[in-house]
Amino acid sequence: MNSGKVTIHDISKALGIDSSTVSRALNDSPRVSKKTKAKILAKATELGYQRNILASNLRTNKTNTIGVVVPRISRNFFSNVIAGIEETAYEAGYNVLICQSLESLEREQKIMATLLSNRVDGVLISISMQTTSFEHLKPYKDYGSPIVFYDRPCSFEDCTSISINDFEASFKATEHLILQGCKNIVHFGGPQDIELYQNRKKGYKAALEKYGLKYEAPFCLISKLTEKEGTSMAKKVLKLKDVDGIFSVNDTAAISAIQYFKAHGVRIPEDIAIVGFNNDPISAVIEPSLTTIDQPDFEMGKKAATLLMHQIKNKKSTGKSVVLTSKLVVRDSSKYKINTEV
Amino acid sequence: MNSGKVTIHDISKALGIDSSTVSRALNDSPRVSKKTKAKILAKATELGYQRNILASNLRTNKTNTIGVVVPRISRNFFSNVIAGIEETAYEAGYNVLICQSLESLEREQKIMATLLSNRVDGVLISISMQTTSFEHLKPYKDYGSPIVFYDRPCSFEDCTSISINDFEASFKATEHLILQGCKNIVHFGGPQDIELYQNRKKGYKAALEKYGLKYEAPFCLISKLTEKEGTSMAKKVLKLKDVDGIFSVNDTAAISAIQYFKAHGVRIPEDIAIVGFNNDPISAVIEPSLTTIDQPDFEMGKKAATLLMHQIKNKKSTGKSVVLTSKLVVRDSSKYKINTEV
DNA sequence: CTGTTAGCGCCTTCAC
DNA sequence: GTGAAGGCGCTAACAG
Repeated sequence: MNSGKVTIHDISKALGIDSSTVSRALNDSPRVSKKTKAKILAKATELGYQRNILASNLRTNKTNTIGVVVPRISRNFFSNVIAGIEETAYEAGYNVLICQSLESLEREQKIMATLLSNRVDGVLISISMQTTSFEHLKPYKDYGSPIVFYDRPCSFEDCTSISINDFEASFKATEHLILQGCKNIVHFGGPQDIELYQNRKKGYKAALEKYGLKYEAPFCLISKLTEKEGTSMAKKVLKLKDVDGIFSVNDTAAISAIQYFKAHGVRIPEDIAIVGFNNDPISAVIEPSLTTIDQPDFEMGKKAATLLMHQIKNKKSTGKSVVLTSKLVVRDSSKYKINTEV
Repeated sequence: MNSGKVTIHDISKALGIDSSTVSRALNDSPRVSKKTKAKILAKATELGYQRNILASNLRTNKTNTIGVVVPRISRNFFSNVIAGIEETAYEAGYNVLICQSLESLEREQKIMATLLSNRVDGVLISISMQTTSFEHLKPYKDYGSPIVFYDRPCSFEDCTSISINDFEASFKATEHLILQGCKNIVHFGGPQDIELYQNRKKGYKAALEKYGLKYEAPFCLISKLTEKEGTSMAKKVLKLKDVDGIFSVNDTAAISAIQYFKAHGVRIPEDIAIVGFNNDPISAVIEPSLTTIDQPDFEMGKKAATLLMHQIKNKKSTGKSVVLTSKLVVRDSSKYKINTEV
């Protein structure tokens, strides 16, 4: 079987019909009679014809492929984003070319050159932490193809960004605790030179304010949110007066705090209610009752891919930014099941 | 700037050198003098030339792209495998086209057709759990391109498989416990209709045998390894006599058992030493001292990509299977750090 | 070393 | 509706 090596010319010869008609039929053009179309399609499957997309791409200058630049594929958040991208792209008949920048600008530059060379129809990118200038995106953009930023927004030309509203998520998390009756809520915050963590702290403060609770500096514990620091923050919490709620912007710290609390007879959530930001599936295993902020990773992937493909079709970017909302998830531990499959 | 739209003909005209020479120079052919090569390269960068890989691909019938079929990208194990593939491919100048089968045969079939159409130079595949026949791989193979199976081995034509030696890993895990001085070792096993879990149980038995310990059925607890079952297995363990070690083929079950033990005053690892199979990063958070079997996911990706690219170059498959070895990781809790970055 | 020539497989005007 | 002809951009014989 010459599968894969059959061309439209083979079909053309076998049927005595010109190759241009075969091409039209294969593309389901309305300018071919149903009869010949049927004949051609039949012959094509008979011969095991597979369109050579390379040739088609060259001719049409389209690849039906989108490029995805991701800092690190194995980070849970990003692998979920990619899953969303892949699903959406797949449904629309697009291929996905995935590249990891590993947070390196140099790699990102090379990747953009590759993506341009490969003439991918559009690019979804989460810029590396090293990236401050966008020179390397220019050639691709100038070529006329759209770029959409996801998770890490950028104002570059008229490109669309899609990100998560951290302020709002934190606000809701804190509000949730307040509505549960908490009056003295501690905040486990991250490094304040990172915008993300700033926003999360702001959301915490805003919620307190809305409900007439006073923000007190000693209740705001800033750290790098490691496991160790989670424990030491838990210790501090026990020294503070009447703490009945904690909003942690990171699960890891929340987890070790929970473990410390449990070891010291503090009941969760009866004595202290906790809300954590869900970065990975860890929290649910440790404390199924833990309320978390689930980031819309998969949804972000879907949305980003949809936007990009839209721009590819319409050949223009809106420049508008899209902001997604995180969900507050109150888990029902009786229903919760862990996926044990390997 | 017409970046991306400059062709070798533009360079050719600007310099009065034939386009074929330009092509040769750009490909660093030794058959072009250094002088002209330099001239051409200079002009190329001046004009912002970017090779049109589509045209090149069509001409050479090579795409420098490998296809990766993966059941689900967001599963920790697979995302690490992909990271390994990506790294190796990237270094060798290959692109990676990633497709998820989502454990569906139908999707897998479509994917293989797409990969053939796209003329990817080779395919790395972990077949879906629905896949029992391999008809859909035939056209691609017949076209002359190599397929390498990873993680889920297959005997299909002369294709290479690369997988993990579960028997050996389990043997080592159990042996580790024995060498620590454990005499009564319980096994938390998975469903015995799955080969993987069979092999893990066999490894456990073989290690006991080697060291003259008797295998006793009540010490072999088989379940689906959910969190709940981990707890109930822990209960059973406490009813058994003198248990001083547990080999769990899954972290999740081990974790909930550990939590149960801790809540009941059993010290880990002093009273009961535990070894778990590391499916995800959960275990390290909960019990940093937990010894685990780390599956060589990243390494598997690297190896698989290397093998495939080798076969692409040499245009033939060895048909040999490659078996990787898992590592026994004894963690030093004092050194262990959690990645807290979001 | 460099130029000539001829496609890779497909799509798309332009005629008829 | 269908056929004829040309070319997307690059590369690879074959000459010289």
